[in-house]
Amino acid sequence: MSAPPLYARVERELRARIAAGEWPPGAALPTEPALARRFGVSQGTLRRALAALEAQRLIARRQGAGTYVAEATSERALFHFFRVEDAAGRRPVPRSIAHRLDLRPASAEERALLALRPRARVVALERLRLVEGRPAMLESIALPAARFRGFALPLHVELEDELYVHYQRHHGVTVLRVEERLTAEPAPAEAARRLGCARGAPLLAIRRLAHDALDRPVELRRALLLTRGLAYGVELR
Amino acid sequence: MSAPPLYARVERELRARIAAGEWPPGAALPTEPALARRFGVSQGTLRRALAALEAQRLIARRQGAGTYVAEATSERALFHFFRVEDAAGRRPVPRSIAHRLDLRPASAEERALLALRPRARVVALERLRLVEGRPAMLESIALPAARFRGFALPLHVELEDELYVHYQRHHGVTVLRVEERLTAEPAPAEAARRLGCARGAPLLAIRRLAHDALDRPVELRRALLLTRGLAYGVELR
DNA sequence: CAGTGGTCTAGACCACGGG
DNA sequence: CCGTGGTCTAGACCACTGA
Repeated sequence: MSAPPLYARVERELRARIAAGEWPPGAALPTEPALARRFGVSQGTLRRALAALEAQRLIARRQGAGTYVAEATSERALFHFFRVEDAAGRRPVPRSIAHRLDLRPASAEERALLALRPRARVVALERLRLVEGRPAMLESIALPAARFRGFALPLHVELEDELYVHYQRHHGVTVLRVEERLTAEPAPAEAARRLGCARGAPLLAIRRLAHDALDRPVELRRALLLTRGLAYGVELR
Repeated sequence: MSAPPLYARVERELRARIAAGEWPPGAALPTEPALARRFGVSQGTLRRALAALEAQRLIARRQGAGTYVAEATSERALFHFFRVEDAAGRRPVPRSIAHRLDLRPASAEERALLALRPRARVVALERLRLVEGRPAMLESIALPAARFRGFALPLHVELEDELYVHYQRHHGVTVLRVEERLTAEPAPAEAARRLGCARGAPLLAIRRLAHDALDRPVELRRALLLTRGLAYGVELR
């Protein structure tokens, strides 16, 4: 048994304080010398902790300006978390229209994946995403009602902000990491109708579990993607 | 215009030397003080370069032992580059059987993606992968003949090593990064026969471009995955 | 036990941002 | 211009490996 190194403890402490809201998204952290003094470590050790948090995209550092708690932006939500590419490898910007919003008891699967109590409820949202003007993706989203009290979105109109921006601004939930499982499935009748493809046509099914800054599951998303002229892009290293 | 920082130049130089074979896979690099002297930088700066190479998995560092050029291993090939999971999220170890090996002119697409000359040739390999004993994935692999001279593999028997281990051991090609594009496609007759599914059944189509230590494309792979009880797992952050 | 990489410190100087 | 983060150095001490 040996204690974790100093820089790891500083990193953990900073992450916890940011998650607790000591510095809200967009706010500047104290300067390096100030933080180093506060934690009783050298500036070099503090920098190592900050570098790790920056790599996890919890903070953003700007030379000459300061260190800021990362704000969810549409660019980030789309660039990191929306992996759809067109045939040339470009990343089109999707449009989204929600058509259903519910509050209902969580299913057994939702309870398991979102770590919910037996009789917990979820906010259930369904939306259609259009890529290059054409219906391309049908999404069912489940959110723990407890963390998303009073969740509201306009239906049947184009949504302005990315959902993850909305989560952060209105519910204090910052998505930092998502896990996805992809399969190929035949289009159910309802999805075929909404996506404008044949019933039974092959669709890319994406099941996503999103996690917050403390790595707790905060969103379960089930999506069906029509890969007509589109693909899901991955990079592994 | 300003020069890149020292640590970046040291990193580039080290990467080039490793790629050139100055230290072959598995060999130990000189110690930190020795390398620092050789490059005329402080040990701290050298460490930063080494840390970057380690993050890219080009080298592996072991406290008390030394710094080693990374060797391709089946574990790494499977863990990083084979993203298939079963229903419980476990990562089964696949078995592979090649059934076709050819040397033929590169197609236009292969020339474009692999950056080949007009009349270049490719080694073409087809194999079937079994997961948990059942046929699950059909792969067509194209390799630039110029970098894979004398490529040979036994056909119709289970393959011992992962391909990427074979590439490194026999052809000096180290795969560090792959890009993939995923779509859902109906099973062609031939694939359906080999995978034991209905013709037209939805398959997960994976198009992979693999890159070496200098980020040059070295392999084009087209795979069809039958996601029956299986899924392709991704993590984004 | 000698030698390796891992941690941590203290401090100098530079490049950049914003008043 | 001042204060910020970015780079770079020199050196101490620790933890681990392997002969």
